[in-house]
Amino acid sequence: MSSTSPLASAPAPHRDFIRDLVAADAASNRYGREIATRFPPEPNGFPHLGHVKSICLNFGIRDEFGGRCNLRFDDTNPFTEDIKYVEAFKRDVRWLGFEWDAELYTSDYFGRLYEIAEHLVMDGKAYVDSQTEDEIRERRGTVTTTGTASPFRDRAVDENLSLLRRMRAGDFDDGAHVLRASIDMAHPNMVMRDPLLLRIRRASHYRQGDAWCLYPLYDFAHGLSDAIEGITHSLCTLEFKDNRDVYEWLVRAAGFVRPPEQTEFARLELDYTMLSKRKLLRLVNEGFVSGWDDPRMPTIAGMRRRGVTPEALRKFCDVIGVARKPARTELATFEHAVRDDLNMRVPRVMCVLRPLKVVITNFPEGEVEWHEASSYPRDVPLTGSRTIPFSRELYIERDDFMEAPPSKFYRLAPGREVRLRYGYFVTCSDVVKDASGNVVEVHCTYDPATRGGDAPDGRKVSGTIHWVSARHALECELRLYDRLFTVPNPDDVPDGLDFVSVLNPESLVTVRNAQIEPSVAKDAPGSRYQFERTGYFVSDATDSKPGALVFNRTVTLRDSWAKIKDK
RNA sequence: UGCCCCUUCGUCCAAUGGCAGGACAGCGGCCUUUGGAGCCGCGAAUCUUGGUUCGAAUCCAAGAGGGGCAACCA
Repeated sequence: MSSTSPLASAPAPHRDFIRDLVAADAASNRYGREIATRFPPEPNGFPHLGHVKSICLNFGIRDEFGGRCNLRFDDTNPFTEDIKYVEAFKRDVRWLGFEWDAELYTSDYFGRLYEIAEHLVMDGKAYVDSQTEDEIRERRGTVTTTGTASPFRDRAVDENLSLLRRMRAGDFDDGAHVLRASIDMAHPNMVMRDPLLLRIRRASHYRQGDAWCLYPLYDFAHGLSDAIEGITHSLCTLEFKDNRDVYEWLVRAAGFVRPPEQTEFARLELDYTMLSKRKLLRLVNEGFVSGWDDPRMPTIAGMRRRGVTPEALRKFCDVIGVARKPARTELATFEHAVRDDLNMRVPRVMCVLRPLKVVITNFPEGEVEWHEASSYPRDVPLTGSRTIPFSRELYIERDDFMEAPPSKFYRLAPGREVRLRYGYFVTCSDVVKDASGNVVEVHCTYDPATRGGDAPDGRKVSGTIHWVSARHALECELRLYDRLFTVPNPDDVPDGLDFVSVLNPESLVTVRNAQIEPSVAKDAPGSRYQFERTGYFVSDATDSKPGALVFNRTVTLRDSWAKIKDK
């Protein structure tokens, strides 16, 4: 995609081995049809960051090559799937900014799949196995020993067909028989040792109801579904590598010409983050988080509530790329993508997280000044401003005052002059302490000539701090989120422990008496901000109400003071 | 004691037989009404051994290391 337009929009995604492969296939018209991909989630949980990578890849290729991309729910397991997950996927794919060319369900292919099964039987390529589950496992062999044939492997075609039809008709109990592909019980690839195709399950399917008692397994359903839809490039993660042999065997045995081909890429692994649906489900079910949309969850719903934007997610996926090497990405890479996006689009406001009262002793009691404050710094090409009240009593951040400051501390201290952002220069004249010696109030004098924050005499201050007017500020609740786990790889914990043991007890710190400038009072829930000097925040879409504002911290700002302080 | 995949800066990704490059992170500096952002600079890698070649990160061989596979899950 070259662009000579001066109005060129989003930069082209980085190249990767899959895009190169698709480009070559498109150039040679290898499949004789348009490039077609699909995003094929199983609706048994909420979409998470791992799905985002797959969504960006599959839809991104569609957009780049002008083909199509289906959203297909791989709903072959009636025990785990639910319509609420289908809805979550649809909502979240759209939220990411992608629209599918068709919404499809593997379960809608059950009839077609059954027909293919009959044909495989008639061709002698599949048989009904009547062993128990344990016997089947037993005879599959191990990675170092070959398997042995089922005693039912050589059943006559007619008998297989009749059995299969009776399975379909519901004549047998669950588990009495299965349909298996007749491939090779001694195959070095375990997956090729006569994979199971259909199993009997008396279960109500969230979409098909009780129409079927025969359910296809992944290996049977996936490749054939791709082939039925005319997919050209079937992209999946590395753990399906071995299944590719079955995929190819099946689409050929079923007679598809120029069938789709599977290509595997490494799944996303992110430090301090859990991306296993099964384990995320446990966090939800056992109450470690408030739900799938808990802002600490790496689900799209959670990240959205946290304040992350779709653009940031797409940028992140572009930056991490797509490769065949299993890889773990540092959290900093993700946080950079989030900050980088938010920096250019959200207004700044002032909010004091942990208030310390400041009295401006030479400012008249009862008087209020309204100061104009730009909503964006000079290097963000957006305009907008609000007015903020200044009065005799203010709150500043407790961390912005030190009675005995170390050498690199640029903020307020006894005798020190600092700038109150968009306010005045103030100088600390006095400190009020409680009985146990804690600073409870700071007294300052202000220089009226520095209104707005500029000194006419050109003198400089070393620090600028944020503040709010005590009388006008709105008390609000802040939810300070941090990484959910204390170790980079929560999947890799010492023997005898599991990932729950490395949950971060401080992943959520709630601050109830933060003070925010009044300009945000009427903003819609879900509004995003940068709280100057502290981080990016979003008002909680469900819990924030006028008069009872709640903000979620999306991500902190980079904090170079923290590094200095730690030395 | 099998089959398959993988191995490039701390991390992620490029380089498709021809000058190992980008991003994040780190470090130093500049600038700054956010200790934010931005700008400039620095350090930082081809797993090993052998082979092919004028030339190898790239091709070949062997080894080492990492990962996947033995659900009627996907």
